[in-house]
Amino acid sequence: MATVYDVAREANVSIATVSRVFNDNASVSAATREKVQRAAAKLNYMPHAGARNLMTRRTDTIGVILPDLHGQFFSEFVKGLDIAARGRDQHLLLSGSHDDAQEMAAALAAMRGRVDGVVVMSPLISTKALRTQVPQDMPIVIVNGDGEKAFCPTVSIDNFAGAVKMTEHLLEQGCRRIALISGPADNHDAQQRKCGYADAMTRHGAQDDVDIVVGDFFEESGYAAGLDLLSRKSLPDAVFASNDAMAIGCLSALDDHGVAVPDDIAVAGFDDIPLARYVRPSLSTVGVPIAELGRKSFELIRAELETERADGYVAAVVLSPELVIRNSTRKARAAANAYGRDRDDT
Amino acid sequence: MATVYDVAREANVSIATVSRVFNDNASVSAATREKVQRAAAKLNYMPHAGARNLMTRRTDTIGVILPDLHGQFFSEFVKGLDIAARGRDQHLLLSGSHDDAQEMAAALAAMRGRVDGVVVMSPLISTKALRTQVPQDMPIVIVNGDGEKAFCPTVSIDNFAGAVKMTEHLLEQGCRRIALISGPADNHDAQQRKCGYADAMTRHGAQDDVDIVVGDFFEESGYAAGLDLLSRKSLPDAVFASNDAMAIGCLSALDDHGVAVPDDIAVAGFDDIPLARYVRPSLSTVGVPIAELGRKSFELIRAELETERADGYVAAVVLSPELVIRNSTRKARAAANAYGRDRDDT
DNA sequence: CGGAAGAATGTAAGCGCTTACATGGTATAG
DNA sequence: CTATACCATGTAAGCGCTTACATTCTTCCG
Repeated sequence: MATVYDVAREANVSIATVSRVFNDNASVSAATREKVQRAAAKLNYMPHAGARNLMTRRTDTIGVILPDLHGQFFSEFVKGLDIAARGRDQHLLLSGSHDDAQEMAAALAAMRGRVDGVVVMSPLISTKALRTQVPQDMPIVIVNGDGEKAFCPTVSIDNFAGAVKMTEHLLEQGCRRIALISGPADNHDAQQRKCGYADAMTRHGAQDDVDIVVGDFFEESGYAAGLDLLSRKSLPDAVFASNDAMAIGCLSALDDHGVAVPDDIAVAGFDDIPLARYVRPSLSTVGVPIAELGRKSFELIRAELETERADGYVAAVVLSPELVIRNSTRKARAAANAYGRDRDDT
Repeated sequence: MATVYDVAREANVSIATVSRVFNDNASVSAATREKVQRAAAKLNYMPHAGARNLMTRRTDTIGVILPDLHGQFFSEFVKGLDIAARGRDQHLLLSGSHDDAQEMAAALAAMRGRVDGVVVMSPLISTKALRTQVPQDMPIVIVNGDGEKAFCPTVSIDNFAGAVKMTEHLLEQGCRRIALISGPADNHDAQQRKCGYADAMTRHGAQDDVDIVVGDFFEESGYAAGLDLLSRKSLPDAVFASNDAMAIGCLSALDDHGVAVPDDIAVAGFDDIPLARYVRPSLSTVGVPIAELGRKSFELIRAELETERADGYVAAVVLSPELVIRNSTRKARAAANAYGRDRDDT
């Protein structure tokens, strides 16, 4: 592969001139510029980004460190990041499927010299632990952290508020006995959602009807939770699954046993994955702006890189989820338009 | 941030020794090794990958160039790649959402010096066009190309065979009038699936029942196609959607109009996205090993990098999809186990 | 017509590392 | 005790670029 030297020789100029042409900010006469460009084209020269990075001390790439996430979330998040990155001519260095703090630290270390900063999503590792493991001067943004005051910018979803909204919606529908299918105990999102549910129940005087079935965010556990509920003496009025995957699993269990949703029992999820509207009955859920989460993280990390942060101030963006009401919680089923598409109430 | 020089000074050794310790292949006495490690720890030193890359002429990262793909596919593919990459201590430089050849070329050029090789997925750009745009010495693997004999290794899905299998399955179920919801005309996968369908219909003497409704791979178009079919004088026996998203859209349209699947009409998809088993009725589809596609592309690109290729030989891996029969095509519905989960026939 | 100013280009240092080669020191054999 | 070998370490070049500074060549004014 050709280097600046080859191009310089071919064009009869110095390497500095070649470099100038390829960074078109310096003064180069039109004639030489042309000469260099022709030489470069002839030799099929393209700048070596790695070498350039070394001199300029920027890589124009952002590292992304992710836990082992399930389909939709991963996809949407990375997509949000990717689109934002491309808009600013930045690259994304991806490292996914980390499920413990040590692995993440290793991934982080390996990124030094490859990226300008990193976006770390870690529902498992604590913000504090992260601080000690990050190369000191590496800008970092935490996504969905543990909610503690962080040493760096954070962006997160207001899981608590989302869970409150959904619980209140179910109460408004006349449901009283609302069961929650929880997520993994070590997952912050899951815990916050649980708290939101418990809080709303309590505030509306339904604390005695709090009923929690343990799940793990996978469809299977939603199905199992559904079976659990079916085995009770009497079915609750509603089930609120901590994520859509489990809600869908639960829907399957109910359907398999001939229980009608929402007439016999209402079902709600959390996340609003694209297919939530396509299951039958279409699933009411809490819409989490995942792609937005990705976009926002990118913006924060770029801001971190480009501007000198006012001392002590760190951004903490909180994205609010919104209720998306579909058929699975519409107690007055007749009201649903039988011949139209689902209409989202968003 | 500390460099080798800082560590060398702190440990009272030369930079070469520091380097040796961090590449633990050379001979360094246990005592000095320890000394260096302590100094490095004290200064919180971590090697600058960029600088190392420059010398070693390898980046341990693979570029990934993707078109603008929809959720599940993107996610699964990148995940397959990512897991394979992490297993070999390699990184992934991602660049997605390219929808024309020029953009892809630019992305490719920007990767020179950042990656050791690239995996390009491009259902749009022709293999030939790609050849001229790739930096000459940049190893490349094409995923799901146009099927032409390529200048580089390729890995693809046998869409034709998959469509034949599903069409034959539907015929076996006693369906005769099978409609196809096609994908975008400029998409190779879509075209191959269409051909497989047409071929199977013809070989089984059903060529007169070939019936194609145009779709675009999005759920919406599946819904529209469903409405189109509903407006006919008589409903076909089956609908074969070129992907699951459209099949699910179609299912919604049929459900909205009270048409029973599979009793009134069978519905089949293609891809086997995770939620295919959770829609009701669960969707029969053609299982495409997407993560496997990612894994395989990674392996091919690494092989390309590590081994001298025998002259003229280029690998062309073709992954075979498999039928996944669920309830949406089971004409004898009673046979389905009413109380168990869906059982996949895989 | 001399010289200052400015535009265009060249020279060379250096980004943080690896590695071929040189050097010194110690053990082993003759 | 000297020669040989070998192990541990140091020296320095260089990966492909960018950029501060030096140099040359015009231009233009007094």
